Amino acid sequence: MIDQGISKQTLQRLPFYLGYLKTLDKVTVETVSATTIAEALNLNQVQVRKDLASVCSLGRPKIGYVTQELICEIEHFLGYDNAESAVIIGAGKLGKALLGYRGFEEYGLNIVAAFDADENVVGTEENGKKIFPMSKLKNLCERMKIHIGIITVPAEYAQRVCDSLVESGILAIWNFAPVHLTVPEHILVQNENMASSLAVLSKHLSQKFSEEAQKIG
Amino acid sequence: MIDQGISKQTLQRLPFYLGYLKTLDKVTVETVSATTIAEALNLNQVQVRKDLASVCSLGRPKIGYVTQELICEIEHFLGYDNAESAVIIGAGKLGKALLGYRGFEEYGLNIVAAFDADENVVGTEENGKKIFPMSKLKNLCERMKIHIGIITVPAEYAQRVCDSLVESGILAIWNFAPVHLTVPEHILVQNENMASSLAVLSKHLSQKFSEEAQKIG
DNA sequence: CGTATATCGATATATCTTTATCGATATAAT
DNA sequence: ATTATATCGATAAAGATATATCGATATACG
Ligand SMILES: NC(=O)c1ccc[n+]([C@@H]2O[C@H](COP(=O)([O-])OP(=O)(O)OC[C@H]3O[C@@H](n4cnc5c(N)ncnc54)[C@H](O)[C@@H]3O)[C@@H](O)[C@H]2O)c1
Ligand SMILES: NC(=O)c1ccc[n+]([C@@H]2O[C@H](COP(=O)([O-])OP(=O)(O)OC[C@H]3O[C@@H](n4cnc5c(N)ncnc54)[C@H](O)[C@@H]3O)[C@@H](O)[C@H]2O)c1
Repeated sequence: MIDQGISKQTLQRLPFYLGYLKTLDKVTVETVSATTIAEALNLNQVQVRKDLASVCSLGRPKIGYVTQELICEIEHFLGYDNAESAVIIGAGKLGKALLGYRGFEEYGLNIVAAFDADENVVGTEENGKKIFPMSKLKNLCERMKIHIGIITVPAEYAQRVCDSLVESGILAIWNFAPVHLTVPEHILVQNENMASSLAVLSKHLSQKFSEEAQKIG
Repeated sequence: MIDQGISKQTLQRLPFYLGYLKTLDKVTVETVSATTIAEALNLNQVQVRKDLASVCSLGRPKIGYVTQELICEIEHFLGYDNAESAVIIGAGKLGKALLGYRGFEEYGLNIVAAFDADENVVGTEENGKKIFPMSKLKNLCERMKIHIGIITVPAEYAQRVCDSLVESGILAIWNFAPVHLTVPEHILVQNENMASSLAVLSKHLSQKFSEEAQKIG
């Protein structure tokens, strides 16, 4: 593998490249240049070249990269060809939406089951995936060698659930609850914090409006 | 306002500070230091101080910040006291989960309605919020002065929907579809790209495993 | 064949972000 | 009153990320 020390920003851009490449007609667009990708995604062309360099074999001057090869290499780098299994904790509105989403399989994530504390939810299914009681969590994770846990319980229970996941041998946590989770050093928490996204949106608007006001006033 | 040129990273951390501050008992914890916050959220204390400096009035040596004041100032800075209205396009699994989520009100976001192309969905409600046909989008956005659009349609329709939103006077877009959207310069797109999050999780795991393998082999 | 051009990779520069250091100050303890 | 300590803000240093520049190279075309 060529990885070793790829930057987080680069890593997060790779799925965008992949998405774009997949929209191309593989028959007519046999090769693609960093310039083209950069223009389509509104990025700097040098950045695209650097990002690709950390993932793929060589591009050729005047030609660019072979589209199909590039797709394969990015997919391989991101582990899409080697799916990881995950469990969801909290089969509420959001948890069920995630459980029912087919897209994750394409990204190398296989959600195998959900767990919930609510007896009324336990025993039901969503998208063919069973919802188990919390008491079964540890056993199932260990037995199925599951390393990713997805937290979609209310914020006040998230730390407790997080601890159970760590206890069950989970190594990476995808946290949708709007709280900071405290974990041992070797565990990774990736927050999908919507409040952070909202902060960006809302600041953009308030700045826009204060600019307007200044122009007028 | 003290804003003007706050970094995106800082902006995204503010909700974390706020969340932490709100867990504190306002009676017993009248003041709080950057050191304490940093420890609780696993951040560098200088970073916390710098972040707070761009939002709030002075902290006092040996004392820290007045908890209640800090909460108010961050909330004000993030515009939580001055809610923005938004619409959702695509009332599918994810769209409905977002529609049904109460938490957004707390973050100064008021989702007023959803729109969908599917006749079977149009006319129904979710959490007391109506789902309208796409034909009503422009009129409603203009009439209600809505500036935020949330995209939860399948990826292949996202660009088209995005164009309609821009056409309807939207200034900021929160995009949940896994594609890059092309917009005029003055419009902000904030991607909630789950594939990017997954890339980070998955790389963490594969690195972990290759380290293990190296130790053993 | 020679020249123009698109594109690459590498290296250098600029910008943004985080972390470290230091003097100042408010409180508490001696 | 003096000293110790927690904390602040400001500034400096380090680290990460993005952008600009430049020589090299593969193709196309005259
Ligand atoms: N719904 C959304 O659109 C949305 C958006 C952003 C963030 N979130 C966050 O995602 C989380 C879930 O939101 P939701 O709207 O799905 O809530 P929800 O109330 O619909 O679902 C929560 C589920 O978690 C279960 N649960 C509660 N405590 C548990 C525990 N200790 N162990 C196991 N299961 C437990 C409940 O039984 C319920 O089924 C919340 O933290 C919320 O802030 C949700
Ligand atoms: N469900 C998830 O958990 C999840 C997770 C990550 C990303 N996403 C992304 O969010 C988006 C929605 O996912 P979903 O699972 O809710 O899908 P879904 O199929 O359940 O819902 C999509 C909705 O959009 C509507 N729609 C389709 N084309 C439209 C158009 N042109 N104009 C207006 N409405 C239109 C459909 O009628 C449907 O109601 C997708 O892009 C998906 O990739 C979903």
